[in-house]
Amino acid sequence: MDDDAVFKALADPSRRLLLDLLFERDGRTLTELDAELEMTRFGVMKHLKVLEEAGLVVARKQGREKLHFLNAVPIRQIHDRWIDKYTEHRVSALLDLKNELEETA
Amino acid sequence: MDDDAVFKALADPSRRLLLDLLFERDGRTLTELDAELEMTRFGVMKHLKVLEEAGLVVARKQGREKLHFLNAVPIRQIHDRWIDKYTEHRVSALLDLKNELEETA
DNA sequence: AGAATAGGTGACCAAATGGTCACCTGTCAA
DNA sequence: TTGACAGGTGACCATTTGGTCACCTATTCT
Repeated sequence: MDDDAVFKALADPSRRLLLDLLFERDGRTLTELDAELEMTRFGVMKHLKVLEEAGLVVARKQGREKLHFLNAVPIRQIHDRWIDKYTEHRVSALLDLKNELEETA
Repeated sequence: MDDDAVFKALADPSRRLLLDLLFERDGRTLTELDAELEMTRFGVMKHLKVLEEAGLVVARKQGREKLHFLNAVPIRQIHDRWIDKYTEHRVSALLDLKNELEETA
């Protein structure tokens, strides 16, 4: 939905690290994630909150633990709606090459 | 080179707008770009500086004017090195579908 | 030469950001 | 049932960020 929130969420290296960790293995708990960052639990909580609000992380509570899951959909969205536009030149470069070859042949 | 600078540069909507403007038409001057944003010249200068430092904009000085050009390479880099990893699931989803259809047939 | 034009610098400011801590609640296990 | 454990809240703080302004330099036009 909100592209800006996603871009802002991705702008911090700690948050990208959290996404990488969740990509590697989903459903981790806060303290589990905390163990991987050089930061107190509170800092990690704040980052996870930002990620949740951007829709990049979805969390489910189980007993006294909170399990965190990666949701890649918003990344795909900014990819399709924004980034792709800047990267598709490569494709047209290939098409140009194809056309050129066909004309030569 | 520096992924973090690129992500940070992309995190601001004014800067993304600047990139969109340059995507539309390259080689614009500062005052030309300034005219499109609701901000003073100085604000735009700062944003352009951030974009330059991230390598997303390259500028050439011509007389008393400064011409700004878009460089999409860093966007492609974060795409290939980071974003693609989260979006390629779609490809495997398509492959799964393909396999499923082949098995059914 | 003199005025207008395009851009640059450094100081400054308010608001957002990244992080810690004291303290509190709910849940599990001995 | 009592202690340990997982998580949450609000206050607080330093730094960064997004933006303006006064003033300055270099180039162009008449």
